[in-house]
Parts: sequence; structure tokens; C-alpha cells
Amino acid sequence: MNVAVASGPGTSGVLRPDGQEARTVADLAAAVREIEAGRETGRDTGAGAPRWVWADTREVYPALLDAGVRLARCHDLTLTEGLLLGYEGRHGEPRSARAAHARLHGMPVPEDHHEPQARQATLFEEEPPPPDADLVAEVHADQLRRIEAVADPRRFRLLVAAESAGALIAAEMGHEGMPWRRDAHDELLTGLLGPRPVHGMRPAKLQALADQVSEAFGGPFNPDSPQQIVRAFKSAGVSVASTRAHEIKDVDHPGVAPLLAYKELARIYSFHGWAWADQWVREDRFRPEYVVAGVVSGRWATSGGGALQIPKVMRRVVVADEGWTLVVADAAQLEPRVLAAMAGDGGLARAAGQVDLYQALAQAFGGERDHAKIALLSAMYGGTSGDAPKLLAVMRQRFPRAYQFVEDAARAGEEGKTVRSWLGRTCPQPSARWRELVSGPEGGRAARDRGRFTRNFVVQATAAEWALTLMAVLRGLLPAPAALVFFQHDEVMVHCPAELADEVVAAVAEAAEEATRLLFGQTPVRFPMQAVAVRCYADAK
DNA sequence: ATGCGAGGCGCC
DNA sequence: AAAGGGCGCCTCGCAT
Repeated sequence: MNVAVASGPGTSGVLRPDGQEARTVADLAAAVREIEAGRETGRDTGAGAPRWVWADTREVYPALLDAGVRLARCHDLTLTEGLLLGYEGRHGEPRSARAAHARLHGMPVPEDHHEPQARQATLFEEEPPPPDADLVAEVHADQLRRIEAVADPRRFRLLVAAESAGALIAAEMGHEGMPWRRDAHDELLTGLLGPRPVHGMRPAKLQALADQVSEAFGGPFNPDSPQQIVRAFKSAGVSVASTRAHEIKDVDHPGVAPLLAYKELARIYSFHGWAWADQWVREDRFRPEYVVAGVVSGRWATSGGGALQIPKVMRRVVVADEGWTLVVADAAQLEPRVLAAMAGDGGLARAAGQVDLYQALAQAFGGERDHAKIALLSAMYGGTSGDAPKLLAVMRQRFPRAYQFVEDAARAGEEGKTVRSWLGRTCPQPSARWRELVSGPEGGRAARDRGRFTRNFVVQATAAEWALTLMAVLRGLLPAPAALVFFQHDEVMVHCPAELADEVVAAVAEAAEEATRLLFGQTPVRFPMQAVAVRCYADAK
């Protein structure tokens, strides 16, 4: 059963179950909770929980979570509209439910709001529109029609369900937060940088390194300025093209070591230092703002908090609560496995039946595991440097279907066509600027760049779908009060009471198998998802 | 004062 | 000669 929902004002909302009239309720959370529990419908159809249909999970679900309500499944109109518009070659058109509704009726289409949750009331902002469950139901019906019109509706329905589940999970992770010990974080920072400095000062150890750098170059300058660094090297008689670490690490100059140390620590200080913690950590929980499908490939992004770029050194401050444990799991060599399954390449699929795919391939590449890895990565990323051409030639010969699969994607991109993931997510069309560029003198370069993008898109986007599906399945298997608290492309973290650890570890393995079955059906390709129960994130690897 | 691109580097 | 995909987000340095 579908139930269209619109929320506001206050705690009120409007509900419209399939085939019924919309009705206003004063306490939306209470009404939703009752329906989810099955008490209100008066019938147990056996079809499972209702599917909640709403304009945007970010606008509805957080308030429900605050009221203690958890829902099994939903259909997020905004995310689905984004998927459909992309499929229909209309990337970039506004994807909000109101925009979709306006298009249906030939009315002026409102622009998307960029930050629905951070949106601030200003003097100039218009009143929020009244909740409209009929609008929600109407757009939903239209989307269901459009989904049936795609080449493979079964796959696309799975994509929509997984994406919507992702929206639930993102909200729940924001609600729950990842354990983050402020005291341990402060201790770590103090050890690396010295005590927290007063406003505007560099931490002591950072300042000491800056002084060492200045001394080595015989004059003060700002080590945060790449231009000044290049100039300093120049006057020391060393010509460097850039100040990247790998570029200068082999330069023989006494300033290099302290400079590299400075850069590393300065980054930690400014990205994940005390000020960051003040903003993002509350009561020993880190709550980033996840953006579902924030990346065109369907990967998640964050709009703050840098949750997807936490330095590994910080993992030691992610510690389970007393009596609880962290179950950390990451998919091993996900992307080459995805390629093997998608391409239907028998040889590669057989290798992907092993836990170490690259080792299984080593024999085909002269016994070198590293060569196998470079070949696969080059095929998926469009790499051409070093030994790549030679190894790609081997791949073409030994694993022709996998090779051809990514080559076809690259050709399509170079020709300005779009490509799709396994479930139907579609890459953006080339920009007008690209079309201009590609017919100009530098056209070859632009074409190859886009070819690398589409080559990678088909793999990265499908890997993201597998991970999203895994998470959606896992969410349904988790025993309360276990909760997903972190997700990073191909890695998940569950926070649970220690006595549930075994059950959660088993759930991860089951979810990986189910995700594989849902995407690829019968396939020899395995997707190992090793989960470990640890007290501290740093112990997981 | 504010905006923005570049350089750089963290994560996958 | 060099030539790998996707991000976020810091500072710098210049433009407005």
C-alpha cells in the first residue's frame, strides 16, 4: 500500500493512502506510526509495510525520527525525479516534486532549492506552500508510469527503491551520528599539533615546523602559499613545477622534510581540528550532512563535515559506547567485480569468484598480482601511463568482453553519447561548452577526457548501486537497536550492543549475497564483504 | 567584505 | 612529454 504524505505546518500533516481521500492530521508522527504498525488499516495484507511517498525525505523524515518513528520503506519523489530526468536525457531540470507537478500541468517550473534543510527564513522568502498529499500522489503516479517506460523497469524499480532507502538511511545516520570521542580527538590533536591555540595562532608544533621551513630557506614565508614555496625553492636553486608532495619529496633540500610535515599537520588542523569538532561533533556524535546521489555516479556526497574524507589517523577516536561495538565492513575490490558481473566475461568472472581477485588474475599477467591490478584499474579509469598499454593489451586478449565493455563506454562518451549504469542511472549529457571544445583544435583532448569519465561511470555507478542495495537490505536485517552510523562508498559501519555483534556480522554477509542476487541474479562473481566487530574504528584494518 | 578559481590533498 | 575516474574543502590570491 502506498501512503502519500506531506508535512506541516508544525507537527501536522496530510495523509492520503491509495484510493482514499487526503486527510489532515494534527500529529503527523503519531498517525504515521499507527499506520506503519498496521493498526489503522485493519487488515494484514501480508504485503509488508506501507510505502511512504513524499516529496523529499529530508523535509519529512527527520521530524518523524525525532518523534521516535522509524519507517521500513519510502518513495522519494525528488530523488526518483532526478533518476528519471537523467534517464530521459533531461539532466539539470528541476527535480523537486513541485517542479515535476508543474511540468505535468504545463505551469511555470520552480527552481530547486539547493539546501532544503539549511534553508533559512528570510524577510524575502515566501510562505512555505501548504502540504499537498494530492500533489504527491499525482507525481508519484506519473513517475510509476515513466518507470514502466524505461528499457528494464525491474532494474529501474530496484534503483528507485534503493535510492529511496538510501534517503531513509542518510536521515537515520544523521539522527544517530557516528560515535566520536571528543576527549580522544582532543588528545590526538594535542599530540600531533600541541595544545589548542588561542584564536588566530598556529598550534605550537605547527609553528615550529613553519619556523624550520623558513630557516632552511633563509627567510620567512608562508608555507600555506604554494606560490611562495615555489619561489623559495627557486631562489634556493631548485626548480619545481608544483608543490605537490610527490613532486618535492625527493628534492635534496633541508626545507623539504619540515615542509612536508607541515603540510600534513596543517591539513589535519584546518580540516579536522578543534574548530571542526566544535561545529560537527555534539555529545560524542559526529553528524555530517549526507547528500544521497550527490555525485552523478550515484555515490553519496556530504554538504559539510567532510565525512567522506576523514583521515585514517582519525579513526582511533571513533570508539563504540561502553558495552557496544562497531561492526565495520567493506567490500573487497568492488569495482572490478562489478565489471566482471556486468560484462559477463567468463574468465574475469571466474577470477572474481575468488576472495582475492587480483591474485586469481596474476597468472594471466605473467604471475604478477600488481600487473593484474594495474590492468584492471587502467581499464576502469582510462589509465595509459607506465605499463598500462602493455597490460591492457593482455587484458584485451585474455578478458575480451570485460575489455570491450569499458571500451564501448569510453567510445560512447567520446562521441558525446550518454551511458547508463546496470540499473539505469544515466550520466549527464555533454555540455554545450564540451561540444564547442570537441570540434576545436583541442578537441581530441576533450573527447578523451569525457571518454574516461563515461568509462569510469558505468563501473562506479554500478558499484554505488550494489553498495546502496547492500545497505538497504542490511538495514532491514539489523536487530534493534543496532544502527547504521557510517557509509563511505563501499564501506559500512554499524553501532550495536556487543552481544549483537555476531548477528550483525552475519547480517552483513547475508546482505551482500542478497544485493548481489538482486542486481545480477545467478553469477559466479562473488562480492566478499568481510565484517569485523571492533571497539575502535582504527582496529578494523 | 565577499566571491571564485586554482592548487593541493584527504577519502573511495 | 605526459597522459587514471569521482568527490569536499581548506587556503591563497586575485577580482569585484
